[in-house]
Amino acid sequence: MTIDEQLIYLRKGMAEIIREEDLRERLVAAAKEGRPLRVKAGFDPTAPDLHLGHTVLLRKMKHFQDLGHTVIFLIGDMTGMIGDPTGRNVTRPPMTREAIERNAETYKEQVFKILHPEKTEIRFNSHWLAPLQWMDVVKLCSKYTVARILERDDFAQRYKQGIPISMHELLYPLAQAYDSVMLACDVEMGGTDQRFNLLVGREIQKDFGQPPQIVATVPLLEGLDGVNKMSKSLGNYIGITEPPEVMFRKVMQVSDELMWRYYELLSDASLAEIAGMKATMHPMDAKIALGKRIVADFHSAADAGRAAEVFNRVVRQKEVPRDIPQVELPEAVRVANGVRVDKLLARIGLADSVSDAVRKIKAGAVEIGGQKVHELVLHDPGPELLVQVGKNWRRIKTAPQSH
RNA sequence: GGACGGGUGGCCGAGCGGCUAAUGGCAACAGACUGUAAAUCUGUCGCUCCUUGCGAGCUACGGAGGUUCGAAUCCUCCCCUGUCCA
Repeated sequence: MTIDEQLIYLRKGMAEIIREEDLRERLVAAAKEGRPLRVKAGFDPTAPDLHLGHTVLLRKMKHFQDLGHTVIFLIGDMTGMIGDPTGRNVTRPPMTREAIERNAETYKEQVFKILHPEKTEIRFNSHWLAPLQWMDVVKLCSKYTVARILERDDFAQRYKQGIPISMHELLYPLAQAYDSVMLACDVEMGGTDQRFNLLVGREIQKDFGQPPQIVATVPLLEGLDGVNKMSKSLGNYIGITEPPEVMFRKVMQVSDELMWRYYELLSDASLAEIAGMKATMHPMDAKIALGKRIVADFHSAADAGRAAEVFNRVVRQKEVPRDIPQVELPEAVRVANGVRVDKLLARIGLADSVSDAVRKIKAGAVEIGGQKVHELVLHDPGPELLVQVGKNWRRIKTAPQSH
């Protein structure tokens, strides 16, 4: 590929490149010297469950690898203890070495579904941050000013609104910048929310006599709700290790509008292809196709087909799903004349509490064996109960099993 | 060190002695509608108990005490936190 073609390839699906001219020069230099660029992105060691939101970035990193460059997958085991400032003024407890290693392994399994292993370095920033002395940290701090650190949007907002900002939070961008120095990064990538942190890296690198890294940001993927960014804590995510049927169902839940955004950021379809689909396809068919693509990416084409079929059977034709979790009837739930349904639901996780279960029963949300339940006591339960609350099902064995 | 302000349910945010398990919004859950989409509408949204009732008990408004028949609301001390002054 020519340099221009490479730039076009890299720019696709990117939010911002600072500065694009620098990237061009760097690509030219890399080609001339036969030296692969070093492209870094950092990840939180405490949350090794990746979801589709992360894959937007990973996909983009892979594109650098496609062009022969090296990707550094940095696990922020030290910065993770600070936590990228969120306003909570707590430092997190240090993680044990074993926990970090375990998470790293989990990461590898997931990340290599997208990245090329042989062009990926996995690093931990505790390797250079942990040995720093107090004076080293002070010196690092001296390289940046309060006014500049307060330029960070969320700091500025919080400062203005009188929301507390703890000192250690200010250190996070500096630590991240120092990572870039230690790794001699040519490019650092992240979500658009990382823009500030990535830019600090440029300044600090200059201070250490390194050429400033190119900053490349990708858009934040909206979660299933279409409003907030995809995140595990908001529960609006699709995890990349989730089973095919779950993934597929979640994709189908997405609004039509959001679906096109997913096509853009989560598939390799070109913008022209997407526009074509949008013009000609029924939205539901397009969504099914998207679901299959995504499942195929993280599982297989066969799994994708199966998942689509299960969806069609269970959801659209309202058949009773297979694979319903099976549980024993808790003895505590039995009463003289039958089974206490409210307590049962609370016990087996179909309701948050007994009170919640009572509410759900009153609301007509509970079905047993296809019959809506309105009484708290179920008389004469058969050997097996098929219980449904909303989209959750349980199969309950009422007689103790003897093997 | 001083002056003044704030801490309410998952979040935001009212309430400032009883009618307050606590207005409202968001989120969430369930139902209707549907393409298990969105939008919309309806209901629910602290826990437990039972004889399921406009039922009873318990827990809850930063923490601990106190005043009062009665406190999220008043007082004292403490903790966290913001602004301004030094």
